[in-house]
Amino acid sequence: MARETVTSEDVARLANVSQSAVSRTFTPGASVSERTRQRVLDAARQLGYRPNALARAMISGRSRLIAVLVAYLDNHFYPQVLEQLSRAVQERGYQVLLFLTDRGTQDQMVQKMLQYQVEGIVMASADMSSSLARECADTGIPVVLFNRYVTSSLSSSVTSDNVGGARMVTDLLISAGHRRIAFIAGTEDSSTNQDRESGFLQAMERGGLLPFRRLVGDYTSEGAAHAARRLFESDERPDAIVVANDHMAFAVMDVIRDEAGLSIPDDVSVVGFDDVPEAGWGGYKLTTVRQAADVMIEETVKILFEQIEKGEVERRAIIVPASLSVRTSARLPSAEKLERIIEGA
Amino acid sequence: MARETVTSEDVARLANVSQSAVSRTFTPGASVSERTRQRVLDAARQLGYRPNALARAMISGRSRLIAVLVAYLDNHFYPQVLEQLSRAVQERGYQVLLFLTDRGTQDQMVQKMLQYQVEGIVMASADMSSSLARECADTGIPVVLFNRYVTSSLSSSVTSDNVGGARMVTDLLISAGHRRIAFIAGTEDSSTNQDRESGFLQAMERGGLLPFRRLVGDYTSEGAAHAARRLFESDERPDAIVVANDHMAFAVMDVIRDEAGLSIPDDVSVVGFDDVPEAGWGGYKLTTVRQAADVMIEETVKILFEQIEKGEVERRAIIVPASLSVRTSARLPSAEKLERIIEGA
DNA sequence: TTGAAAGCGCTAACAA
DNA sequence: TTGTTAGCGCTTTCAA
Repeated sequence: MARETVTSEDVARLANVSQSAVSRTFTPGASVSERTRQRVLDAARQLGYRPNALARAMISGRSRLIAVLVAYLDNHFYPQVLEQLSRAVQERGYQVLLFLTDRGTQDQMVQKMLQYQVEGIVMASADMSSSLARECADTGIPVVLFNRYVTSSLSSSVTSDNVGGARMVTDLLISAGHRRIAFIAGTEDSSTNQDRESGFLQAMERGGLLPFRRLVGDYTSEGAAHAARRLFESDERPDAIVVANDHMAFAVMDVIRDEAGLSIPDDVSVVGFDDVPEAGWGGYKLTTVRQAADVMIEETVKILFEQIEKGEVERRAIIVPASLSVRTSARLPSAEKLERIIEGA
Repeated sequence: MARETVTSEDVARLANVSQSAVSRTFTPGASVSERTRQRVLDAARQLGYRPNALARAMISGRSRLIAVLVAYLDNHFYPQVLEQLSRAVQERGYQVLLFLTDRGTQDQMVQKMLQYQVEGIVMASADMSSSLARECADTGIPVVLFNRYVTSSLSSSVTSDNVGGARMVTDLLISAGHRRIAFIAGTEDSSTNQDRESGFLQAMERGGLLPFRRLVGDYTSEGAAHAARRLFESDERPDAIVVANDHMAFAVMDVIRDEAGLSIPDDVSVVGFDDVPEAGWGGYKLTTVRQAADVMIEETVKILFEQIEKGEVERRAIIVPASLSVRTSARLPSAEKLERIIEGA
């Protein structure tokens, strides 16, 4: 057990320079002569010196930490987001401090984030109390609600056009001649669900249709499977189902095919929301609304770093356009109609 | 922009106690009278005081940070691991500092981890140079290679019984009467792949069979799909395929059904490795070797925290038993034979 | 139990 | 360009 901590002072001594010279050598853009630089670097290498990021963070007030809070990782949309976000953040010399939350503990987690002096916060599908949002704003820490928004909040938000996307995919179903269209909702109090549902309802109304039925799946596989079972327990069956996200749609498709013994899309059409990788897999070929995760992340990172740099927090609400990923889980309208729907986005 | 940083000194002043009293109040197990405690807590609440975790980490030498490095999150085994690991770590008052690596940048990432003074490192499907491993050991930082091992390394490792698992699932195929069994490998230099492949080969040899064919899928969907296409381009077809992980197996199944127009398991049996959630989905129902992710994580966390507490790093290599998740993607042997295979694990 | 004092390893004025 | 100096906010002896 050596446990010998090599400090900048040790390096300075060996290199025969001041401790600040060492610091400067490791601070990009600081003024050091090439000669000193080399001497320091040599000494550092010899001793195996590694700057202490915590000490640096403390004094400079820049931790280079971005907190990311996610509620769960089993809906594959989030791992994808986490991966891309993490890479983007790393590219700028920052690191992700990860927080996995359970419902209700979000505020505690945010407290923890603040203790770690993170410079920015991303809340993926979760939100914080308005008092905490205020505290973050006061402290100058930008907060981005990812895939969710709260109108009253001080936090910025990045979402995709959930209303428009849902309208589009519902239009697709209606144009293809479906008349008994059911909706399986996600978590009812989430903004994504509310927007997707209202887009669905708008399209239905415009099409002169009433929702065939509406059930709640709470964004879980089990909830969705349960909802699907109820939908098919009587003979009064829907001819299409709009499911509030892909993760639930897969479970719904499983129930339809394996339990109800029906065929997709011949007997029932199913559409989802998100366009997670599995939606393209052969086992599902799900027609769904594509959320441009890459664009959403780009926007998130932009908000974060602009505000970190400027040192001022300001609320922004970005809505990224959604598009349609048309596959084979839903009966399609004629080519012209389809085109019109996609264009009308 | 308030940016007012409330320090323990501010709290001390308001509470009319010394700054150390404030520190003690927020240090579990420190000796403070109930009266002082309350005064401090009150003052802290009034001022919105939040201990600075970085300052605490610096002085105490305990960052309460665990670095987790993952290469990618699209194989669903890893998000699952990340979620569980993160929760386990949080339960102990630690936080995960996330690193997403590209091949070859691992050592750089480890340097960064060390700069952040993390107390432990988990490398999921990646490894570090032996010199760095030595450095970590010298610094007293436990390193766990998760789902991979390097015999020569100083790092601990937690894997499942890849050899045994592969043998089991191959036995299953052989007992069911398959004779032309192909193998689609993952990343060739990974220990998981090597072990799974050698388990496969052992079972084949014991069964008096030669591998029908062996291709490399590199643990990616694209690689696996490509391998599967080559496997079915001629009429000399396999009657079963052992795929080195589930993620690839799904792609293989897609090619078999959608491109080759064959039926699973009637024309070809397919088995995988990992038992990710999608393996149980209706679209695949993949018979696969189950890696007990929960146990693996338990062991990982145990190694980490035992060594953090003891302050001494010592190499441990844990192999967690694997089991079979039998579904319908592979033709089955008779019930007794099946039982014998499962028992023989 | 409490407070004073000495740093943890570093950055950032400031003067030279 | 360089070194000196003064902290960042906290924990942890040490004495009282």
